[in-house]
Formats: sequence, C-alpha cells, structure tokens
Amino acid sequence: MSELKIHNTLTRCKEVFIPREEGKVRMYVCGITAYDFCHLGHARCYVAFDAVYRWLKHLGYQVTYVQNITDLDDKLIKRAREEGAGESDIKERVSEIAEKFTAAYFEDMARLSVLRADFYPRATEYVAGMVRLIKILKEKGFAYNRAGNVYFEVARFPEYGRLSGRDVGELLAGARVKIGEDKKNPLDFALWKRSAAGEPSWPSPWGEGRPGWHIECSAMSMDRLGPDFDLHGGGQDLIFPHHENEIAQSEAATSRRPARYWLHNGFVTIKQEKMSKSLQNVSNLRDLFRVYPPRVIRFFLLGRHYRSPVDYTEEGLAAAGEALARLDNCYSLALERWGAAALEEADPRAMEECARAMNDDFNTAGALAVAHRLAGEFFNSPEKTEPKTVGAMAGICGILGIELENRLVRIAGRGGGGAIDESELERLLAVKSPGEEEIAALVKFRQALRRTRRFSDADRIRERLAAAGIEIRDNPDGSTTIERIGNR
RNA sequence: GGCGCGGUAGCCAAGUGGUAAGGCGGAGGUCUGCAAAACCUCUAUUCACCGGUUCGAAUCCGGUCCGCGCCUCCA
Repeated sequence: MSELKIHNTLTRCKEVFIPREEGKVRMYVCGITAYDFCHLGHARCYVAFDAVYRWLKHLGYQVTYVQNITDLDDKLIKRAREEGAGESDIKERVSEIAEKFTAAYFEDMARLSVLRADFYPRATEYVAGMVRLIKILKEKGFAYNRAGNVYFEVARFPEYGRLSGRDVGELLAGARVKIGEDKKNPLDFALWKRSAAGEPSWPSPWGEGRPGWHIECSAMSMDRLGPDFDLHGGGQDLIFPHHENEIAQSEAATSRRPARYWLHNGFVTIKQEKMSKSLQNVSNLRDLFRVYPPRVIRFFLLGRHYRSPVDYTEEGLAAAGEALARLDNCYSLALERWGAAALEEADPRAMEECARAMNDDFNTAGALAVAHRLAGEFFNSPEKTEPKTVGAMAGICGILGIELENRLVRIAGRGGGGAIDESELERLLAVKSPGEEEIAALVKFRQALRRTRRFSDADRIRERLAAAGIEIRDNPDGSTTIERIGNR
C-alpha cells in the first residue's frame, strides 16, 4: 500500500502525511460566510475537501472535521441594511440572513453528496472565546488597543509571511497606502473592531465591538481541535491574508504551530477568469442544478486535481454527463448480469491502483481514470470480465461520493401474440406523461409492431417515448431495454 | 514589481527520469428494419520555446515567452 502524500502550501512540497496522533486526523476547512447562495466555486472547495475527508476515512483514520460558519461580518451587515434593518433589529436580521443561507448551504451540499463535517461552529457562538484569545495576545504583547480597536502587531511575529511566501519588508514597502486610521503599521490587522452605530456588537474589555474576521478561525479550531491539529484547508484566495493572519494569531497565542499541513484548492474560472462575486460572473448552484444533475457537477469537479483551476464551460459539464452515463451504463449492465450482491466485491488490484492515485495528493482525476478503464474492460468483453472488476469500478466511484445509478429496465420480448388493439394503442400514444404501466404497454405494442414489420408505427412509439425522456434499446433476443435519460 | 499556480491531441485531463492513462468530440466499420447502447480501427513520433544534465527528459537544471491567481472582501 502506497503512503499518503499531501502537497503542503507551507513547504510547497508533497510530504508524507503523518498525523499527530496515530490513527486520528483532525481537519479544519474554512467555511462560508452566510450572506448569499453558494456558487460553483464554493462547491468546488467543499467537494474537494469532501473527497479528502472521505479518503482519510477510507484509509481508516478516525477523522474529526470542523468547518466554521461566518455569521457575523461586514457583508452580512450590509445585506441586512439593504433589506431594511435598523439599529434596533440589526442583530436579529443579520442572524436571520445567516440562518437562511446556512440552511441553503447545507441543502446545496447535500445535493452534491458532500458529507457533513462533524462540527459547524458559528462565529457568534464564539465571541467570548475570541475575546479570551485577544486578551492573551494583548498580554503577550502581540496586540495593542487603539480607542477600542485592537490590532495584531505583525512586526512582533517574525514568522509572518511564511505561508504565503511574503517578505514583511517588501509588503511594507508596497503598502504605501495611507497608514490606516490608527494602526502602528499598515500590515497590522484587526482582532477586535469598535462598533459603529447600528452594528451588532458584543461587550469586551475594550468596549462594545465585534471580532475581526481572522480571529474566529483561530478560536474555533483551537476549541474543537486543540492548539495543533493536522490539516487546514480552504480556497487559494485565503492564503493571504486570512491564513497568514490565522497562523500569526494562533501561534502567537499558544506557541504552537496550528496546523501541520495546509491545503488550498484552485479556483473555478469562467472564460479563464476567476469566478467571484465581485466579478459578477458567478454561477449560482441552484441555477446550475436546474440544468445539470448535482452528481454530474460533482463528477465534473472531481475530474481534475483539486489544486488546478477548473474552467467552467457548458461543454465541460456536458462531457462530464456523458462520461458519467458511461459508468452508469456499465454498472447497470453488470447489475443485470450478475446482481447486486456479486458487485459488492472489488478487485483488490484495481483498488490499489485507485489508492495510488488518491494517496498522491488526492488525485481524484487519476482515480476516476481507473474507474473508466475498468468500465472499458467490462464493455470490451463482459463474458471474460469478473464481477469484482465492475465492483471495483463502482467502489471507486463510491469512495469519491458518486453513486452509480441503474436507469435500465428490461421488458421481456414474449408477450401475447394476438391482434393489435389499435384504439388502445392510439389512446396510449395520446397520454401526456405516461406512467410505468403505460410505458410498458407501449413497449409491448412496439414489439408486436416490429414483429409484423410495421416499422413506421413502431417508430411513432419510440418517438413518443423519447419525448417522455425514455430511450429504447432493442436487444437481440427480442426483449427491450428502456433507459430513463432525464436531464443528465 | 513581489509571491504562487499553470502551459500535454479539436476540447477536458492524468502522468515528476525509462520511452505519452482516461474522458468528451470527430471519422470509418460491426450489430440493428432504422436507431440506441456497446464493440473494433483511426484521431499527440510528441508534451509552450531555447539551451543544459543524463545511456535515456513531458518529467531534473538554467533561461525565454504566454495565461491565471494572490498582494483589498473573496472558496
């Protein structure tokens, strides 16, 4: 068995994965800010880390997976105001909005077969913890208070810039922007913000205010996973400044390196440009789900390595749909041939190949290629293929969170040989959305028509069924297989 | 400008020293009444470019060009 290697942003190398505690993995992934619906870019991140989570579990690790929900933030406040929130009810309105989009997030992720993390701490539940952390940072001399704004003093943390490969001196030289309000140094970042009028606020030793964005991840990860854990993930855009700041805060407070391996997923792009709210080129997941089944979107996303950018194109999604249909088809035919029980067993050699890919920095594209090769083997000569080959194909898909679907139904070709009831046939052809029995009856009619070589009438039935989303395959033995195409 | 990621067929995409996986699309053929599905054959003598190391390089080193991202909120 190959060993798991992970590309670590911190070292820019692939490293052998060694958890701090044998057999256990503690991972943290930056979650959403719940102020809007998720787009494909979010899906990419959470699907990618879902694959990581699933693979670690597959390897037998006991994984604790934490993902925060930011439910307190400038964008939420802005949104609440846009929706008419006033000074008196701003906190409530922010919380309602966060609640709504958090629920939507869970729904969207469930449709993408993203497993639930073990904990979803909310920022608002952790304000007290953040205050405690800030206090520690102040006591240790890493933070200073300026009229109710508390800042982290970057100059006091020599390791600053390590994750993002930035040089503090150069950053400073580049930061010729006006020295922000009352910071000692433009790179210093807010730990605690004095509340302005009409903003949600919490009490603190420095007065009413709210926490800065970065501190929540430090407080939550520490609380749920301890001061040092194994994996920390997120989008590439979080490397700087978010994760850089998070490291600075956590390490300054605890003198421990918060996470050993930092992983960052690449972006979804559209026409080679980053998909992002500010560029207004996002594709909302809910809109996308109306065009492509969620499992096709998942399949599409897993078709490339998590660190590479994925360019969103209709052709790409369509190609993913076709490719997945091939695997579905293989699975369906094997199911018909051997039954579900026979497919439980997976060929260990094939699974080892899959493991080689997944252990190489979670190469999901490589793993899917193995599945495709196995399907090809079956299609090439089903009679020479063992059930465990297709079992491995389905097993690999399962590990990646892709459940294969059997959409095939075989309708026997015998049936009564009597005369064709023409009026009943016309009646059935007129049915708007035929049910199971009507479909079967139409197929039977078509079989009879073909036996009497009335092909144009048989074709009318085929066209009618096609319009209802049903495709027909005539088998050599006279039976008919129908496939529900739907909108794959 | 600094830092980072990348450039592999018409498109997408694996592959980090041993002679180019896989998918989609396309062409032709088999099967079929016609289809569909599937199968067979073909679709990169070559991995942005130029040097170098090596018996051997898409893979390593140096340089060049191009694309993207981060450096401000952002998955």
